[in-house]
Amino acid sequence: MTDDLHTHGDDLRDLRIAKLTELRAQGNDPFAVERYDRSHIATQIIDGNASHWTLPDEERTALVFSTAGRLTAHRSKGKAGFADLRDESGRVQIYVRKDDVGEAAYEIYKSLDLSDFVGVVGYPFMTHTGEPSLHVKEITLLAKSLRTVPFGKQDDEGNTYGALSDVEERYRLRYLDLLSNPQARDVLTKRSKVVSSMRRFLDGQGFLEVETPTLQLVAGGAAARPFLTHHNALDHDFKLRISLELYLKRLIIGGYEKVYEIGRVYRNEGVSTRHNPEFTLMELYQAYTDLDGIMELVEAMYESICRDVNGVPSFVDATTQETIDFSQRPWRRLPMLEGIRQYAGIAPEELTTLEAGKAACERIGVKFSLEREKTLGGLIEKLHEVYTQPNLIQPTFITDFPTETSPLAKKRQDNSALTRRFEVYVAAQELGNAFSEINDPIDQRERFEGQMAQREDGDEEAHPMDEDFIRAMEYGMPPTGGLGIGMDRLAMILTGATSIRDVILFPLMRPE
RNA sequence: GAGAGUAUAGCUCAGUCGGUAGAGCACCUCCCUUUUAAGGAGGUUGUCCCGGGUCCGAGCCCCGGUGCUCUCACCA
Repeated sequence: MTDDLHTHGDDLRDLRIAKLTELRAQGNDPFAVERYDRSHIATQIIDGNASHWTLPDEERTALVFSTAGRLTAHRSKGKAGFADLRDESGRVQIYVRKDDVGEAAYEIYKSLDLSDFVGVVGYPFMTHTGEPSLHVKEITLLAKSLRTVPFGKQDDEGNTYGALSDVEERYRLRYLDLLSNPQARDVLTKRSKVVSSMRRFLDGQGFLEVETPTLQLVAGGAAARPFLTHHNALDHDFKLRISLELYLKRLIIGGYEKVYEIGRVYRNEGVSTRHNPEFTLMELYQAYTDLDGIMELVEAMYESICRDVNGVPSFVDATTQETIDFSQRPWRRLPMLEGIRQYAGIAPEELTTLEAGKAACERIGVKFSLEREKTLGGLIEKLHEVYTQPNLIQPTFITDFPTETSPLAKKRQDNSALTRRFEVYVAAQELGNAFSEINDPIDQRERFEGQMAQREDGDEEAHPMDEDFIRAMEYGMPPTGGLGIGMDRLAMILTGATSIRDVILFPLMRPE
């Protein structure tokens, strides 16, 4: 570490360390500063409608404003100079004259480096070129930076030069990305608002937010390989959760009637523009309702979130340029097999056995490999994904998923091959998965056993048996509707992000 | 996991035919008291991703590796 402080060739940093040492020698240790009270933030000072701009000169120059921020530019002109200070709200220009601040303070001003934190006291004034600024009377170094943040520069047309653009650096050094790229910051801020808006909506609907274990003995509720970990004191292996489902249902069994959790889940899978191994899931469960009730909830929730985040209940999809309107209710409902009939040209009657299904696939010349498909349900879902999904631009509920791929959803009374389940699609992306939950412990056990058979058949992601969960269900579970939404995917759609990494502050990266 | 692309100064990027590395910004010195991609004069900078190889000589060619990006696969 000490060696690292004097890395050969890092001149800029060495110079700043030397400056810091000098400041400390003079008794002006910037890191000794603990607090700086601001009367104004940047945008309040430069606000054109603010009352201070209408005051007579003598009153305005008597004002004592204080503000603080990061030095992002300086344009010094000998015995006076301009500099830009940036805080969370925006940028304010400051003007420092040797005459006004005195020799010592002017020396401090001159010694400031880009990225330093600075506090200033002064009065608001308008420059000859019409830029609202702060005329500085006192200046204080609040914290020294040893490295320059690549803020970039902007010309009159708004073109930016020198901003951090290396994609890897933007993800690894996200704090620099946030400072350097306003768009990146906007997207990530919006993501945060999507989450808080959903929370607000659900709270308003009377749902109780809960937290359930991330360390689990059986990682269930979804089809995915888990991360493994170990508890030392118990000397026992645990898995990181892959979904929220089974513990939330235990709470429904326990008497809560409307619960939800927004939490991180972990799936030991590859990384891509749509997959990060840890991501945020929202799941909710509501007693005494079914998937039709959940559909209405989803319609209202997405409209509410979109309105919160965009101001209107619609947005323009980044890839198709189509305007997607959540307020056009009810949204389209389309049974999965009907969708396949419509978009793939295979009738439901042809999808009654795996063999017949594969024959139909060969007839139409499907563009995916049939060898991997081991169950009829899997084949049906594949047809849906390849042929139907790309056409689902406006909000659409796809219903009646195959029982084989839905081990936690109630079967249809009139057709046990299909379940009371839906997925909602927006802009051709899945944005929610819901069903009338199984509450029959006998049925649930049989489904798990079916999954175990698939697991023994080599499907590592088939659902594991969960005896503890079945025991809970045997005590009695009310009819319940449940919903799961990938928050990152939702944020992607609403922000127009093309990579999931753009909506995750610190995406998983290989070690440097 | 496969293919393609990419890696050069603190940041953004050039680098021709293989001849010993450059620009803008940043930084340093000087001038400049309403500038704004401030300006003017001068100056500094590097593990050319890593390891081998070919060659008198490699940022460049060859082999191997690594990170990242994209596409595909995987992933309800």
